[in-house]
Amino acid sequence: MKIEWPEGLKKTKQRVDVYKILASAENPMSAVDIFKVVPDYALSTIYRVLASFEKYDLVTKSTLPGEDMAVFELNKGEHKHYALCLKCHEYVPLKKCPFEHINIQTEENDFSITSHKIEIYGYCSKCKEG
Amino acid sequence: MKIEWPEGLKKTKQRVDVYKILASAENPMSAVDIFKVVPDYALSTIYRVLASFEKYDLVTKSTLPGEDMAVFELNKGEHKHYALCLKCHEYVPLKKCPFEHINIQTEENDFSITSHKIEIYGYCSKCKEG
DNA sequence: AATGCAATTGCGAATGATTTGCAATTAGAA
DNA sequence: TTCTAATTGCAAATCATTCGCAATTGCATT
Repeated sequence: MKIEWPEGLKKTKQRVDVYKILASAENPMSAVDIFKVVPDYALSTIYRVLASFEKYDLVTKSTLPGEDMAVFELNKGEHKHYALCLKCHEYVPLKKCPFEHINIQTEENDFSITSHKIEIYGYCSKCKEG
Repeated sequence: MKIEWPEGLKKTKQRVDVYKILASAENPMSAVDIFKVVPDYALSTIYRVLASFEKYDLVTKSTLPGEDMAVFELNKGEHKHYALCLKCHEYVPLKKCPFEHINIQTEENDFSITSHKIEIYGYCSKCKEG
């Protein structure tokens, strides 16, 4: 596994492990999810590791509606959005960012957009049937 | 002020007052914001009133990123999105829903979208200059 | 207008995620 | 190897939100 380690971010066993866990995760994970994989590390350390990753722009933190636990995922260049199934809570990735070719306009005409977050809810194929 | 009161939702002083506060609010408000306007009501009551409004689809609850406090706004037919200024935390409404004319596609082809939430960050005109 | 009862409120205590203080440990430069 | 600042672990603190329970209230019915 190739790791892009940011300049200035001290390498510790816990940081490297959390990085690897996120790197091999299919979906965004919460601090508690990560803690379950490495229960020997203090939960507060996991939070601090994630905060340091955020500062170095290594991860993106988001809070899904309904849930009140923040989830994190590694930034891999392009950004990614998910749809969340309201029943099984599975994340279904979007094919592409729906904003790719749109121009978002605020009522106030000169708002500079630096980033966006999209949360989409509904039912995945499996749960739709049930 | 004309109030559309949902059938079956019991009218209490606290519910009517919270309704009025939300109706005259310019921006989404948190439970604590509302509590500050009517500090004689128990904070837990505010939460319960808002929960009952949500159940009757009278309000929309959303959690803005960065903030970890949920905010509520009255549903007035069409839905509304906001851009959040990262500096002054002012909400700037979008002219229209950016998804109005787009088709969102998930990788899995048959995900049924029931709702969406958009969070947009950046800097408002005032803060951009500073 | 008085009665009855389920729904609502207020209070304070519980929860659950996240943060913080502090002493002990460790990474990495010198 | 030595030194120092950054990081960790632990337990206690926060903060938004929820919950239990007894007291109160809305409102439908006498």
